[in-house]
Amino acid sequence: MKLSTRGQYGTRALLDLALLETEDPVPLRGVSQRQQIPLQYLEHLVTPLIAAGILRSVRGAKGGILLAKSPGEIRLSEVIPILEGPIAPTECLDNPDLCGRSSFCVTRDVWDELKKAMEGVLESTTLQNLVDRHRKKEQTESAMYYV
Amino acid sequence: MKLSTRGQYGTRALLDLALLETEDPVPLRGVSQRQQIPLQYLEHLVTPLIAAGILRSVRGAKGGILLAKSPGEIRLSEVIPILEGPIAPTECLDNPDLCGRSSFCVTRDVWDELKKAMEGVLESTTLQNLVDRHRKKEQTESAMYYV
DNA sequence: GATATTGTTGACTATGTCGGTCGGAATAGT
DNA sequence: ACTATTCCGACCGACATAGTCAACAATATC
Repeated sequence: MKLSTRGQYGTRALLDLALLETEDPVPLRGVSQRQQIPLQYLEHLVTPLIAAGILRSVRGAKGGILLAKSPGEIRLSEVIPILEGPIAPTECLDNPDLCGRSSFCVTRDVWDELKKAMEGVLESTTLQNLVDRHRKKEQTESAMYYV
Repeated sequence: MKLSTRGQYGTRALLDLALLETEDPVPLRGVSQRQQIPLQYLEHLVTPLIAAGILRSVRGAKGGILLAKSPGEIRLSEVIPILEGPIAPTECLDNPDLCGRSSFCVTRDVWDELKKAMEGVLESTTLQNLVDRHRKKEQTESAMYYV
């Protein structure tokens, strides 16, 4: 039940953009460095996010990528499937006919609960949520110096 | 975020035993046939479950496997990690030092929520629960004939 | 217009995991 | 002895993961 680096890197990259709070295109190079993601790998992760309308891109010098929507409108339940494929822990959930047991399989019901539990978390998390949490951590961290 | 066949087959096998409700050793061959799991693959799944004390085995003719505890005492939160490894969607949850970002990484917090959500489902599900659900399905299915 | 900067794309690769299979050894009942 | 069964390690092909490489296209700036 692992999340691949695609999902991890991808959300980190989006969060990076959200934190910058700029209207200007952000070069991939910078995202790559700040988030410690190999540039040439990041390029490949960005492509499907652009195609899905989560990012926009500007080519050429002074180019880069930008969030295509406000951070509050971008949910992880939208992002993760783009990078990782269907979230369902088993194929039979999205495609019951793959297994003849689907109609009476009670273990399948459990995997479905698993799926719904995960969906719940991802749907309730927007990029803005992540930004807020990040700011809060920054704050409590700086507060440490006064102790 | 896929569950491998190990987890799927393994829980199916355990449920098979629970449904039989017998004290006698159950040959792998039968489990394999009823649950449509390749016998030689099933053997490999059974081994770690025995080592973990979830199953007992009896060798030789008239041998087989048995649940080592009552179905109500076997939770999927115990079974799945044996077959699939740690349930954590990212390594950094169980081992923060793997990534220098762990201390301040808010995406990591999300993966932790994901993990907890999944754990919740698996912890609240015992083999007995699955047996009960199965019986209920059998019942409503047979009721269909009277419609 | 030349150049540097940036995203775009496709091919390639190295490594590991998945989902098994094969062959045989050990153990126990008849 | 013979048969049924678990146990165990070696092996295998297909696929996914996590990248890298190289060439190209577009744009700003000098």
